[in-house]
Amino acid sequence: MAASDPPVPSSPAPSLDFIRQIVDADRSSGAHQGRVHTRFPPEPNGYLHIGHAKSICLNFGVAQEYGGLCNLRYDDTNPAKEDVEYVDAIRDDVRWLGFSWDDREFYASDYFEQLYQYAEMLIRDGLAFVDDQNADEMRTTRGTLTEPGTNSPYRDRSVDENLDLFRRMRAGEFADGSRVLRAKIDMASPNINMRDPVLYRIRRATHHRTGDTWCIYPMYDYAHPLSDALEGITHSLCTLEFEDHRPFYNWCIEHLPAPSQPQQIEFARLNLTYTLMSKRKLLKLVQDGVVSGWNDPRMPTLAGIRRRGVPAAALRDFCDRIGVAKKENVIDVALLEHCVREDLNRHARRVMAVLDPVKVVIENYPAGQVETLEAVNNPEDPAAGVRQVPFSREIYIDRDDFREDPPKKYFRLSPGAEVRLRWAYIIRCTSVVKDADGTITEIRCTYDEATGRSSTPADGRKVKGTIHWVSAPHAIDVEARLYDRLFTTEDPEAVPEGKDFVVNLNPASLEVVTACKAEPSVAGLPAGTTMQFERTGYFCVDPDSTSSRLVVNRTVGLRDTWAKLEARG
RNA sequence: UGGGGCGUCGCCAAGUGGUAAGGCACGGGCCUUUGGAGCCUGCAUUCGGAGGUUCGAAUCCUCCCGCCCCAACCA
Repeated sequence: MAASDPPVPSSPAPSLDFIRQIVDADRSSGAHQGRVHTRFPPEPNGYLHIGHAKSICLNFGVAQEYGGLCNLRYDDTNPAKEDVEYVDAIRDDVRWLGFSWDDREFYASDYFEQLYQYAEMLIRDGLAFVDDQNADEMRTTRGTLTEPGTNSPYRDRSVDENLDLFRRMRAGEFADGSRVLRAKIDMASPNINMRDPVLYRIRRATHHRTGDTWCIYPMYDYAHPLSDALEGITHSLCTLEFEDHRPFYNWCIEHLPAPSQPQQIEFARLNLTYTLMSKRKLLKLVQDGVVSGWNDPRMPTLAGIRRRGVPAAALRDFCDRIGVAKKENVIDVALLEHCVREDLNRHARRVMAVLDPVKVVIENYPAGQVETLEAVNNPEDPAAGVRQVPFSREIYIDRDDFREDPPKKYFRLSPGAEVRLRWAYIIRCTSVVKDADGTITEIRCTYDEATGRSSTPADGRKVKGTIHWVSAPHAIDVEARLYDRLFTTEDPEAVPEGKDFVVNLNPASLEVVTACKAEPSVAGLPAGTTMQFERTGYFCVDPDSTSSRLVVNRTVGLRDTWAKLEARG
């Protein structure tokens, strides 16, 4: 562009979500020395799901956009529920989503010794005490939402006694659950989280990283702010339910010589229609065998979504589009499907495959003749090139593409009607062969030799429909797993009184079709390959595939205007 | 009923005193060798409600209503 050209009207600055506005303001005011450093802090007690993807994209995204860093930190303060299986899966999932934390893979358990030393400081400052009350007693003395709690009878122990007791807790002198270390704040606080919250509990459990080194473990509320401070986190992003915990988060930072002052900011977690997001309930689905595992393609886990064939880029796009705010939200799963289709439309190679085959014999095509026809791999991407597909006298088409008694506006094959074979000839149906039950076993057609791939017929006649097909002698057998939503209700958790959420399970969430036929080019495709079965949907090669059997998962169907029209009547 | 939050189109979501962006969904049309894709087009006289301040309010003030979260030695 020449210098004299008028300036291109600049598009309005993209609006920032409230978190980026805060980060923006902090940078220009010089808060946190102008640094941006976030963290993604999963607890390794289950697999990551799409809700975590929102948090991952937010934390890593904000860091990236402002030239900062984002750590991966495992919040592993509860050995009873955590496991290395989960830490490995989480690492794989975050990496798959497309983010890198370089060498900054941390664990709250890395800080156990430091956290312990901090606790002793609190005791010395008269800000923490060892409580001998059991869990029941603590509950009753905590008060209620409207009534203040009462001080523990052990609250006024001397510093020396507290220090001695706490050290003996660490040394393993006391039984699990017999004592805890508590912060000394205010039992009358209207915020229940400030009523002398527990800092440490005694729990003899082997930790996946520290083994049996410890028998006392810090609570999340104590470990989290300090882990953040130790890592120099500037913006600690978490979900809304921790809003009430923020005063205690700040209390920890203020009362200890923390090396930095992170700020906690809360946003609304993701909810999706027809989708369960509770880790506990997802675990139940796995344990009860309702699904084949954490990576079942119907699961909202990142492992499941990946196996389903959803590209990471589509998921990132989805997270961008849903926004970040403080309002509770339920995103329509149709938006996710839209993002998936949009990505796959541009990137997935097209292939012809017949899910429910019925044989078509082309009567005037020479027996034994085989032609090789050229097909475009992706009309959206010329660089994807072309491939050759074999054509012969006997082909398969989808049963759904033939109607003996076609409804109005049905553009596919029917007796006497013409239809185009994708990348091949126009055929006309001459007759139908049925078995004793009346099921169609074969469709007889003739083809018009002059209508090869060179587009429209010379006489200019219009053929409305185009259907996909596979040459019978060249077809490859494929098992297709057709997935549908796992639940029949928008909110799977909404359940009639006394019932379990399993009543909302969709009995037809998986349909396995074993007799599919695909064009030869799909032979030997590696697991994870995504493709579009023309006119049908997007599919992905499943790792269950073997050299003799290709297994594909339906990621999502194509938009189907005809189905919608027909359903409308 | 104590405390903390949130209420803008069916679902998300911009908007931060100057006269309601955008996306998804949905509807209409064009185009099409995928009934795919693409293109065009319609879709909030009004921002939970009522008062008030102001020349002017989704934005400021008051009151009211609704929804969510908190009483684990979970995170």
